[in-house]
Amino acid sequence: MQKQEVTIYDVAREAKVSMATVSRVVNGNNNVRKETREKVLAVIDRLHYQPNAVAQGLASKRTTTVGLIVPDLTNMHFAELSKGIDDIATMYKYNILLSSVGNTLLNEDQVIQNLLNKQVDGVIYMSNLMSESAQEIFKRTNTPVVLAGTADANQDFPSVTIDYKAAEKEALGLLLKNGKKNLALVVDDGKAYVNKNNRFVAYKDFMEEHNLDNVHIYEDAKTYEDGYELFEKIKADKVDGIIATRDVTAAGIINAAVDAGVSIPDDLEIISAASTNVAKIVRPQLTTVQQPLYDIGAVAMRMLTKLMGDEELDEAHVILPYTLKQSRSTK
Amino acid sequence: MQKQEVTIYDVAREAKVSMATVSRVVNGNNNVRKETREKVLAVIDRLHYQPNAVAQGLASKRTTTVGLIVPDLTNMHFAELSKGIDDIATMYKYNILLSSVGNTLLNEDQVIQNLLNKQVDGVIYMSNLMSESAQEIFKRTNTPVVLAGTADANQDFPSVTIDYKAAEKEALGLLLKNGKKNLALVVDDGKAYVNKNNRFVAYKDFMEEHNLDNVHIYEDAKTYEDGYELFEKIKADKVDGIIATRDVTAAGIINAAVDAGVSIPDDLEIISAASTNVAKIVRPQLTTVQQPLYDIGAVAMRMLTKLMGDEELDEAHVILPYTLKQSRSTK
DNA sequence: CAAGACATTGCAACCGTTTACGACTAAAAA
DNA sequence: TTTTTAGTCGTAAACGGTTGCAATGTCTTG
Repeated sequence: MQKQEVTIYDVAREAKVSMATVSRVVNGNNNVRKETREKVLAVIDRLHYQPNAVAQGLASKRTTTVGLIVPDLTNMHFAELSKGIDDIATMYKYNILLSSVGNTLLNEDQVIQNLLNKQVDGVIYMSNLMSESAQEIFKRTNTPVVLAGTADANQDFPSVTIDYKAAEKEALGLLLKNGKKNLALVVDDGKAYVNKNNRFVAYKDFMEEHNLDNVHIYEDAKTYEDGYELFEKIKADKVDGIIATRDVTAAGIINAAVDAGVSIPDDLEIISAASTNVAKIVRPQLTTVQQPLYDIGAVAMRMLTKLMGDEELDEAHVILPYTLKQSRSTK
Repeated sequence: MQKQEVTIYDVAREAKVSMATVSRVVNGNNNVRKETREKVLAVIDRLHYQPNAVAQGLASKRTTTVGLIVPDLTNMHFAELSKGIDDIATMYKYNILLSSVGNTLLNEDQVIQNLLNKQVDGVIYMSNLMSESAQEIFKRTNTPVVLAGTADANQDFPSVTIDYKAAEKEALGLLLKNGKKNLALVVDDGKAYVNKNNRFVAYKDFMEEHNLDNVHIYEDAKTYEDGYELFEKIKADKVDGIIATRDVTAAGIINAAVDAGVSIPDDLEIISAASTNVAKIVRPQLTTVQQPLYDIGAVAMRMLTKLMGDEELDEAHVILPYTLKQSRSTK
């Protein structure tokens, strides 16, 4: 990269003012006379001056950039969250520095450290269980973090979620009400926080409360194919009711069941979390727990803007409502 | 943000060397004696020193950050492209500064300018037709740009794509071979480069070459619902063969057709571009044109790294292979 | 032993801004 | 008229690094 074409110096010289004054008009500081402002603006316009955000960042110690930590953008769940985040971020004039943490090329700590080295003003974290070391890193810096669609074990960090336990229990309740007794849980990632501390617990609680002892938990079912193949086991285990964390996985199970001549919802009912329109496309259509993903992202980002502006948060842990949307994969 | 805890000065003082030397060891410059390096590294370790990337960026005029211009991350097409880009970017130690250009809050020019102000070392552009003004902006700066999955009218910028025209003609050829004569084109965005300069042209060429005069182009069919509703018109127009740009739209059409008792592929055949696993989920399964989206993104990013390293490009316009994958929505 | 050659280090300018602080001016108050 | 006061503006020191250049030291080599 060659020397920047036009700097604040050039503008100052041309406008016959000091660079401090130029800086003031660029930043909308109103300690500047109207005529001076106009004169400077005219020069800025004529020279096509654009401030160097890196220099601004160094001098002001604010980069107007937030880091986004996401496991996998091709997972619609995170894509939707990201969209909510992005919209609010641009609304508040922040840019997003993206960090996928899905591939194991870099470990999460390095990724986070890298983001902090780039001096982001804040971070939105929507990965899975946050490691101890990651928590340490965030606590050492005073860079604000908010968790979107997840939480940390101690609730040390602000977060926005839905009530995962309640949602799951409600879904399980529907299956039970419909006469299903051999209920199974299909999760994408056994180590994910929300799964581990909410889904598993809710499921086990529910089974215990209703004296159901046929516990079936299938882990690491992430893809459509995983779901399709999983059906074999499900059938062998005589499962008749399923809660799945991903709708594509659920679609795989449904298609496998249909292909095998199993009747849904008569012989097998299934409920998943809706993140894509797969739930609408698969036949029979999926009964889903609808999370307001976009809103979760948007609210999280809004909270972050407050923290970055040194404002207080009304609530550190926001819980948004979900809805159980019944369709054809349950009675 | 408060004053940075530990700077290169602190390290220099503690290690009893100049900051120049510290800088050298941090940057892996080998003009430094082994013992000195180790001494400095020890101090860095002890003090938990982390370089301030913003200061580095200002001094070195390289930010190791690339801008990503994308219409909509929740569109799997772009999500897959982004993944390829992201993987290669992290491989070469670049960060990604994300810019969605889908919402009309900001216009594209502003978004691009903003990216350039942040001094990105390069840009990957995968939006639609690039405006004249956008091209101007890129040409004014010497920031390299490469287009992923799209191109500009004059091929002024490096790009990586598939041969959209050939793909479309091959798909249309299959429909024709299967005896379908009333062929329609369903596109998401009529103004998108690939549609405007490739799909429309290929379609019209094909129709002309085969003396088919029943031209049907349906624009702005982006979602599943759009597809579902579009079926009415398709039926009224007596269309019996469809090329759709999005698989979700195609899925909508298929489900509407099935719901209406229309037999696929007997009465209606349909081919779409696969970007999600919707193509596999919908029944009958979709025949698709498979684009190597991940690879397009990866290759584009690799090209960008070369440009940012002042290397020459072997080819400025890379064309990757596609495959027509036949399934149940065609005979 | 003198003199290049080379490896190692420090000096200091520079990157393009922001922002205390103080100086200056003109208007308002005394 | 003199003193405050408030509004404008410029000076210069940061911000935390990189890097060309010169200085120094160490080795060869003739």
